[in-house]
Amino acid sequence: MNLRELSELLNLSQTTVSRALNGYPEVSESTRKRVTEAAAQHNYHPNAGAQSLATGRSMAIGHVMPMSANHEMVNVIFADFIAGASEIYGRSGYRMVVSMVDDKDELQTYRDLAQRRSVDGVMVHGPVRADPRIPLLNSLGLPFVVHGRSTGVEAEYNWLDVNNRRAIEQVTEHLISLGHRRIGFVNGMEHMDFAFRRRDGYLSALKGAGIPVDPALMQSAEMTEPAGHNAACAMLGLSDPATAFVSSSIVVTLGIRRTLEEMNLRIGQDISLASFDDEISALPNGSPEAPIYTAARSSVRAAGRRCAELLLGQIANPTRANVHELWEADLILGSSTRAIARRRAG
Amino acid sequence: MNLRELSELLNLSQTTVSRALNGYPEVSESTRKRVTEAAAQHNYHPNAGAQSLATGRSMAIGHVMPMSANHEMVNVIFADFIAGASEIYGRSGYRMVVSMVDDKDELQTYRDLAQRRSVDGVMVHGPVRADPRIPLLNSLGLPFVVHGRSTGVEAEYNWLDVNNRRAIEQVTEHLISLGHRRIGFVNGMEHMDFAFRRRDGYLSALKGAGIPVDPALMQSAEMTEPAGHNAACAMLGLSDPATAFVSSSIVVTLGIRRTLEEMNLRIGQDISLASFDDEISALPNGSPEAPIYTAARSSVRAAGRRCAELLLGQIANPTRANVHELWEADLILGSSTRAIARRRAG
DNA sequence: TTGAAAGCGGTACCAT
DNA sequence: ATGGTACCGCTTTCAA
Repeated sequence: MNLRELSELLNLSQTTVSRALNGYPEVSESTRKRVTEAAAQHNYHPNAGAQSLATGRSMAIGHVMPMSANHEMVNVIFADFIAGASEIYGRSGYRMVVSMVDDKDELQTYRDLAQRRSVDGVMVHGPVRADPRIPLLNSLGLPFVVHGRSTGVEAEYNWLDVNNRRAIEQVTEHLISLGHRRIGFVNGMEHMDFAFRRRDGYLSALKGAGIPVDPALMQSAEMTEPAGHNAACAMLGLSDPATAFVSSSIVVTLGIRRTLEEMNLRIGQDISLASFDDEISALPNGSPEAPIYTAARSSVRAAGRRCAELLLGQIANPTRANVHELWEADLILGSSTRAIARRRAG
Repeated sequence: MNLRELSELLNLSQTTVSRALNGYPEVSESTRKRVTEAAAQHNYHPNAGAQSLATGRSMAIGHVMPMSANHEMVNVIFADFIAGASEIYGRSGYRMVVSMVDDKDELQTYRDLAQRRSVDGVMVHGPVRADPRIPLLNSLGLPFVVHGRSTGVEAEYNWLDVNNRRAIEQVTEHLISLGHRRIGFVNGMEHMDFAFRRRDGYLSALKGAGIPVDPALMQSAEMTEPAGHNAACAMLGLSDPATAFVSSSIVVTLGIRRTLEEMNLRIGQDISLASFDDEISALPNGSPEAPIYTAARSSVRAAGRRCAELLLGQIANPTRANVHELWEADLILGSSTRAIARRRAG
């Protein structure tokens, strides 16, 4: 059933039927009622391609997820983010087009999306430092929102970011206040902007307390369970081992936890453990009343929702000034941190 | 730059340019070369809506993820599955349209996708028993592939499933062979078809060994870390506690692990632990050489790839007979299982 | 080998 | 309040 057939059925012009369906005010209520009822009855839905061709809008948002050949780990965070975003899209009649592309094809993917007009805007995931996507998207004139920021990009753009630097600084300071001075930092890949900023936060906290930096206590790797395990093994095997850890993700924290378990070290007793917590739905940090890990918490799903709102707003009003939102993470005190155990003379 | 502009630039008709770009044989090689070069130079990409309108094909696949209001946990498995699928789509020029919809809107979502012609086929995720989506999609005439199966649906359809029943039967039998008779089973929600089949496998293994079924050793819940933790707490608190666990997912297993840790029980020594392992990229089961958990393993990402291939094949050849693929999971022996510790008189 | 022109199914401007 | 009609950009049949 297409518009022509529906209009013939109703003895109305396509124009009127279209107007009735799209809520134009000049249609009489009785006509509108007839039309909407007939449309529902015959399960009429306008052809997406035709609509997009006629209006110039595709009613779709592109989410491009870079997936490099070397580390093709799929970010568990991505799933929760798009769940949040799609809540918003659904309400506004937008669809979500997801592309997972190899790093090297990524810029071309954006050009393609823009030129084909298959999306009205894009969400930029996982910004790196000096991210080339941002100037490209600006030059393409395609509305976009960055989840995160990109150090070294001078252009203006919409972004929503967690204050990663401050979040990690805060949990590190917390560990320091408990007497820890050998604090292992298990970070994500530091070409990623968020990880770069977190590193800054860690270093800043050490500096503020006059604690020397030990490269052996800093790891930068993919945010996986084995990465956490490896880092913890290495940092606990040092002659002057870590007494506490700052971890970049609950997934990584699980790996650290496994190491502690293997070494018969009790969390929150022998070793303190603080984490960043994105509130991944399958891996909650205990219950709201009783968090397990001391953590800097910020919901990635809420970020997905908000980024989607910002993007739809930008699309609806292209001349709007760019929006920047910096969210502060919440410091959650769990049972995984406590004053340093005096296992050695200090 | 659209087709008309490009053709004017080249002093050719739109027809010829279109043919050159789409690989029609009648175009002379010299013309084709001129055309493709100009297209690349001007970054020409055909308008998606126009193409879809003209051809009737949208070159997009719909992935509809049900997300009920009550349990809005986002399956971490979903991320890996779509990563696999999108590899295949990318190669064939297909895009992936992801909708996360409330359970109650789901059937309408499929009708909408079909009527609007915004996708050429859909992937069905998370089939439940007697899943109403299958007869609906058959009646809509929209090509689809089910990741899993649906007990109680009589219609024919394309599916790819892991032999969930056999997989869980096998790991349970393995625990039984090690002397365990109090085996806790931490399952997913049993209205889901895969969980229902796994339950069967568990029960079948017990029956085969003449072990009585104890409902207190069976839990069915969302596949989250806390669910694993709760189940393990309950089953270890019984007067005749579990000595081993069969878990439905690595995520759940992590929760069980936490319980054991809290109770100072050593994995693979005091308590045995076997799992289903979907090979989620952020949560690998140790390394290939040294798996941590004894598990029934089957890559969800590979399933995503294969389901995508099946779906594109169905779209390319709509009269093809339905395909059914039943994958056997691999039994992986890790260090988490061993012969029962004789802690009690038995 | 190339081109003209009729759709594809809507939307929106201009009339009435 | 309703209708006629010219697009939107591409594909494809038919003609040359």
